[in-house]
Amino acid sequence: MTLSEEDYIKAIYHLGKGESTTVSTNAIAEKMETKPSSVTDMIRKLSDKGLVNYRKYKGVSLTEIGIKTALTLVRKHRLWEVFLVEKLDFLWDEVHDVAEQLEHIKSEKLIDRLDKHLGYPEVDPHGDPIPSKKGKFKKSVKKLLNEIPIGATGVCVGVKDSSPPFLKFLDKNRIALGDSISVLDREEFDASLHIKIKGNDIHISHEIASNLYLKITE
Amino acid sequence: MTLSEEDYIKAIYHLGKGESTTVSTNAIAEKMETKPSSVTDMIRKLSDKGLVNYRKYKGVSLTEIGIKTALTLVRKHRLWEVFLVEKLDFLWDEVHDVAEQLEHIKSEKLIDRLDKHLGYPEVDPHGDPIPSKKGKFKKSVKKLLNEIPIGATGVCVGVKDSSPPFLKFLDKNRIALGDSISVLDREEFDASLHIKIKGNDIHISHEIASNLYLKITE
DNA sequence: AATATATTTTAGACAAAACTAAATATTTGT
DNA sequence: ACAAATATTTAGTTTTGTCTAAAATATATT
Repeated sequence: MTLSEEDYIKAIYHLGKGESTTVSTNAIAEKMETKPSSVTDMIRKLSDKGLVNYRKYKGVSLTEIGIKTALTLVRKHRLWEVFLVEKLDFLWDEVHDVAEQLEHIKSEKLIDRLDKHLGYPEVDPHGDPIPSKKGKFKKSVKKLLNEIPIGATGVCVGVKDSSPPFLKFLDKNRIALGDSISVLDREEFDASLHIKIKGNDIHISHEIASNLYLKITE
Repeated sequence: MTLSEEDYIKAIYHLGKGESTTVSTNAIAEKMETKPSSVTDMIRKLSDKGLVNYRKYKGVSLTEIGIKTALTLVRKHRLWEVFLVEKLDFLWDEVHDVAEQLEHIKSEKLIDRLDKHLGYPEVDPHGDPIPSKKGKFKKSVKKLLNEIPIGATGVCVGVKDSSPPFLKFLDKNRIALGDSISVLDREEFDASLHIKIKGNDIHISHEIASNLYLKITE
């Protein structure tokens, strides 16, 4: 597999949302920042190699082998992201480009050892699940903090309200994107929440909780 | 810089033993496992970019910038080797191919952080020196263990006598290639040595010491 | 010094991955 | 249902890095 082939497989995988959905030539071209004609050429090659199903003018989908290949790439990408954040103190939003390069390194042993070194993590710094060596992984969904069951844990991935006062509040309480948050308890009285974040237990209102998106794996 | 260009620069650097020595087209071709005509083409390109000095039929040498580039690559390669051995428990002789891939990853921050994570190592698992960010490094030389001054430390890189009895002795005393050895003391009486290896102090004869090669940086 | 041998370069081709422009399918709007 | 708009493919180039075969230069030998 060449570097370019791998990039196409990953693009098709993400556009198809992980399933073997049919994806259009134009969509791939846009994602890859290339021209549709280049996509057609590459699709042909991938089809010849048995990685995608292709019928002219009808779009592409990944084959079993194609999905397997994509999952391996996603696994590598996300493990490297964990490494960069946990071991090299990168910030969660600085890792993508480097991981994009590292995911192409070819060595099964390297990835196995890296996985072990990191303690077999299940999610990456963005809260997305890391496929196991065999390609298994839990699906993750984005939910508002106030909709999450007691006991669950997720990664903070966004805000609904992005007004300065709200962002200021988050800053003051040391809540940042990429942080892991667990729901400890919910007050019956006002639906306010007790959460654990970076080792601290804090208490936040329902109003706050309903403006914070978390990604949780279930 | 493309992947291929980087490989050529490194090959020229190693063939020229690190100095800006003139290197022949054929030598490069052999090292790169390619044809001399391909080398000529690439040399042209590198010359246009100001990385090498080139006169037709007279061979190539690295320019200042070329040496700088080579040193950065060597630095990256050796830091990754340390990572693989120290953090991922690779054996010293398993790391080359993977490091060969990793050295091409482009991110200054990555290398700086990796360097820090590893505790700013000065030598790689083969005892070769790691250039600093600015390209400075100590030269390393291969010497027999019995020729090394008291107090010095080196990495075991080879044997002079490779007969089964000698190898058996090494095995029994847990001395292996890649091990770091320090000379603690030398007995005046028989020139036997007290050495430290993997935390243990052991005593070996002059005969043994004169058949073990170490690489030391000075 | 002249020739034989070895090394290096040139010229012309090829495969991979991209592009542009033109041709062909498909989908949409009325 | 049919024309217009959109999407996709084809055909023909380009660039990068490689190759082979032939030509040019350098080195070695007598």
